[in-house]
Amino acid sequence: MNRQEQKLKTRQKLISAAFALLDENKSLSAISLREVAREAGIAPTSFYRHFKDIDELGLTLVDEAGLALRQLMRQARLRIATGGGVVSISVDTFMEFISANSNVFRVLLREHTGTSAAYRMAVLREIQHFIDELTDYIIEKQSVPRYLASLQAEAMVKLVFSAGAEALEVDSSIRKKIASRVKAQLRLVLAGASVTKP
Amino acid sequence: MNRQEQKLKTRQKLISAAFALLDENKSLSAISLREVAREAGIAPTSFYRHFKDIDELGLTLVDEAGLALRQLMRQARLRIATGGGVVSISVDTFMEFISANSNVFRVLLREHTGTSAAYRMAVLREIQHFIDELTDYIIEKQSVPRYLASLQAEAMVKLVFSAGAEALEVDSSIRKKIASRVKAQLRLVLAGASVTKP
DNA sequence: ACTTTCAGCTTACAACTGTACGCTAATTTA
DNA sequence: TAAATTAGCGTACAGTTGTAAGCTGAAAGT
Repeated sequence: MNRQEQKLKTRQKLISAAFALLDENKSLSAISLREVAREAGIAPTSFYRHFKDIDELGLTLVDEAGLALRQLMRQARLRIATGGGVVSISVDTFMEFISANSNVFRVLLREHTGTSAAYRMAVLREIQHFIDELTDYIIEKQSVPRYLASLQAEAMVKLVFSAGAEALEVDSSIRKKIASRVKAQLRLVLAGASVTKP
Repeated sequence: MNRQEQKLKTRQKLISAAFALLDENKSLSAISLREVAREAGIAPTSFYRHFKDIDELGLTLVDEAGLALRQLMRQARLRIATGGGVVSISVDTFMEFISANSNVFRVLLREHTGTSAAYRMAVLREIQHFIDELTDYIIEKQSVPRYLASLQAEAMVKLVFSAGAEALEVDSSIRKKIASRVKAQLRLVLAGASVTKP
């Protein structure tokens, strides 16, 4: 095996180790360099061969989580094309993501209101992407002025994220209820916007 | 001075010390017992004369924060009685609270998605109070079925809290923009509900 | 007046943290 | 083949943490 390849592999081990440690009782700022190294099976001091800081690792995790989320959106759009309500498909896709990648979503959720300004801003950027793409989608579908579309989009994304937060630590039957509740709320926003339109 | 009084005073010093430490870079689970004791001006081990744990202090803080929030709501209701839009008055009151008591709101915001299940549940209880009271208010004003009222109430509270989170770390001119934005979003929800009603 | 209670203190310890330093063995380069 | 680079390791250290043990002096109870 190449030296580069080996290094990249270890780096990936560190990233996975960090995600694995981010269960329901740990946040990025609460995991220690030593813990991550232990979980990854390397010496604490070797950590520095890959990241300058543990914060640098943290930002990497946020980026990866944001990336995963954007891929999710593409997937949702594909499913919408195959038919089914936009709201319903989107929320379902989102909830599936949360079930399958709890720790990834948890990073975004937790660091969104966490103690590190750098992490908070990184998460905000990711959420803003989300809002922007939804805004464009709404403009295309509804042909409303941009300000109204972005107002809706922001409200909807916030509602979905809040619902995601709730859904994170509950079992799938409650999760379903949360999903159908947030769908109803999104439709409230949509209905409100269509009344406001003229 | 009484012995009881003195003890209560020290207890209060601990609570204030903890709130003071909870600035923008610290969360409840990130402050140490020793830090709090230091800030309060007592020996670390004396802490135990007042709280079993640092978690017990934490729960106390969440309770106090929730209490402050409920008092806020009463204040908002009084102001509504004197005239002015319900949405506008409520949001303004909320934003004033955030400005004046950042650290109090920060506790709720941060621990809502924090690493301690106990804190999370404590915050959820407080938010649920908020939602319940708003639900009753909506039923009274709109005479809609309860499920629709609570759906609205939940959406509105979530939007307001999200806006509060954004508003926490910005200056007052941006805060005003955030306020007017969330007002518009709340009106979207209200309009949507009034269309859905029949 | 005598005893009990107890808030707050000092000292102490083991566990953990981040990270500086230098070594090794293997890969890469020349 | 010889030299240079480097991923990973072991050791070491100073700093912080929670908390156990026992002391003190003043307040409260008798």
